[in-house]
Amino acid sequence: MSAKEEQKERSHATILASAARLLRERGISGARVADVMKGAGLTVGGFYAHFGSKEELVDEVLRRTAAGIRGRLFARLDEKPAADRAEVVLKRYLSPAHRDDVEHGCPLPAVVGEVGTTAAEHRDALAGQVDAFASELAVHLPAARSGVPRRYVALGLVALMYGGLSLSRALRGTELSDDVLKACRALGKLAAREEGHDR
Amino acid sequence: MSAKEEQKERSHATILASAARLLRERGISGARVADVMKGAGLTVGGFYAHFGSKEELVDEVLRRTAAGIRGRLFARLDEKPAADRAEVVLKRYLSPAHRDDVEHGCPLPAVVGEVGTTAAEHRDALAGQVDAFASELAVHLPAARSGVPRRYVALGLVALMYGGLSLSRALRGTELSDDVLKACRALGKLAAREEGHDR
DNA sequence: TGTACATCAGTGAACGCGCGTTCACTGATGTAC
DNA sequence: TGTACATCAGTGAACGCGCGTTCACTGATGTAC
Repeated sequence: MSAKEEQKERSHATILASAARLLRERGISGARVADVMKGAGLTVGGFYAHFGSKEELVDEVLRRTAAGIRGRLFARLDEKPAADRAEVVLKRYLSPAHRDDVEHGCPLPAVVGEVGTTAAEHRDALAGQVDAFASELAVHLPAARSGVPRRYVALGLVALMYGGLSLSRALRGTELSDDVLKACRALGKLAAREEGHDR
Repeated sequence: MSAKEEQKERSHATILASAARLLRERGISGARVADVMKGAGLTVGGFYAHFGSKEELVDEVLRRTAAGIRGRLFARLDEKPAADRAEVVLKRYLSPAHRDDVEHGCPLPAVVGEVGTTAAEHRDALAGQVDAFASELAVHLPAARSGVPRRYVALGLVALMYGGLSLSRALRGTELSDDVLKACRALGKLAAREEGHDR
C-alpha cells in the first residue's frame, strides 16, 4: 500500500474514533459532522472523501461501538462460574463507572430515543445490535425459567440494562442516578439467577 | 374574566396540547416552536406571549404529560386485588397499544435520551417525574422483597418499563418490537409478584 | 349612549446562527517516459 | 536520474435550509369620560 493510501486509512480510523466519542456524548443530531472532523484534526470538507453521508457514518459507528461494548461486557467470563456470568454482565453494564465513562460506554442511551422519534433511518442498524446483544447474553442464562424462554429473559435484561443506564445518565448529578443503577442491578439479579442453573 | 382573557386561556391550552403531542412524537429538539404553534392553529410570533422560552414550554409539558400518564396507569386499580396492581400497571405500560399511541403515551422515551446528552437543562423536571412515578408505583408493591426495599423495586420497574417501551418504539416495525414488550412484562412480573404479599 | 383612546393577543417578516453538503482549489505523492 | 504530468486527500468558503427569537404592526376588545 502506498504512503498516500496508508495516510487515508489512518484518517478514516481517526474520524471513526472521533465520531464514536461524539455520538455517545451528544447523540445522533448532536454529533455534528464539522465537530467530528475537528475532533479528528481535519476540516469539514474532507469528510465526504471518507463517507457518503452522515447517515452512513452513524450506522458504521453504531455497529462498531456496540460490538466493542459487547466485547468488554463479555470479556473474561470463563473465569467466573457459569451461573454467575449473566449477573457479572449486568453488574458491569449497570456500574457507576459505565455511567460516567460516556465516551467509551454503550451507545444505546444516546441513540435509541432518536431512532424512535426523528432518526428512524437507523432502525435496522439498531435492531441488529440489540439482537446481537440479547443473543450473546442468552448464552449465559438457564435454558428457560418460569416457562419464559431464555431468549425472552435476555431481551428483557437488555431493556432493563439500557433503560437503567439511560435513565441514570439522564439523571446524573441527582440522588436518583445511583439509586436507579442499584435498583436495576437488584431487579436484574432476580431474573438472571433465581431458579437458574445454580440452584 | 373578560372575553379577551378567556380567549388567551383557550389558546394557551391549545398550544400546550399541540406541544404535548409533538414532544412525544418528535422529542425535544424535534418539537419545533413553529410546528407547535401551527398545530394550535396559530403563528410562530405569538408563542412568546404565552411562554418565556421553548425551555419553559418543554418543562411544563413534561410535567403535565407525565402526570397525565400516571393518572391513566393507576386508574381503577381498586377494582383489582391488591397483589395484582403493580402487575396491572406493568401490563398497561408495556402494551402494544401504549407503544403505538405515541401521541397520548408516556413522554419518557422521547425525552430521556436528549436530557442525558444535549438537553440537560430539563434534568430537574425529569427527575421530579421519575421520582413521582416510582413513588406511586411503590404503594402497590410488597413492603420489601429479598431484602430489596420497596422503593428500589419500584425504581427498577420504572427503568424496565421506560427501557422496554423506548426500545420497542425505536424498533417499531421489526419483529423485535413485540418481543421486547413481552419479555419486559415477563421480567417485571417476577419482580412485582414473586415473594410478594399474595403468597 | 356614543366617541376617543388604550390594551394586547396574534401576525408575519426578519434577525443571527448553525446545520449537512458541495465545490473549486492546493499541494504532496505517484506515474510515465 | 530527471522532468512533466496525473492523482487525490484535504482545505475552506459558500450553498440552501431551518431553527429560536425579536419586533413593528394589526385589529378586535376593553376603558374613560
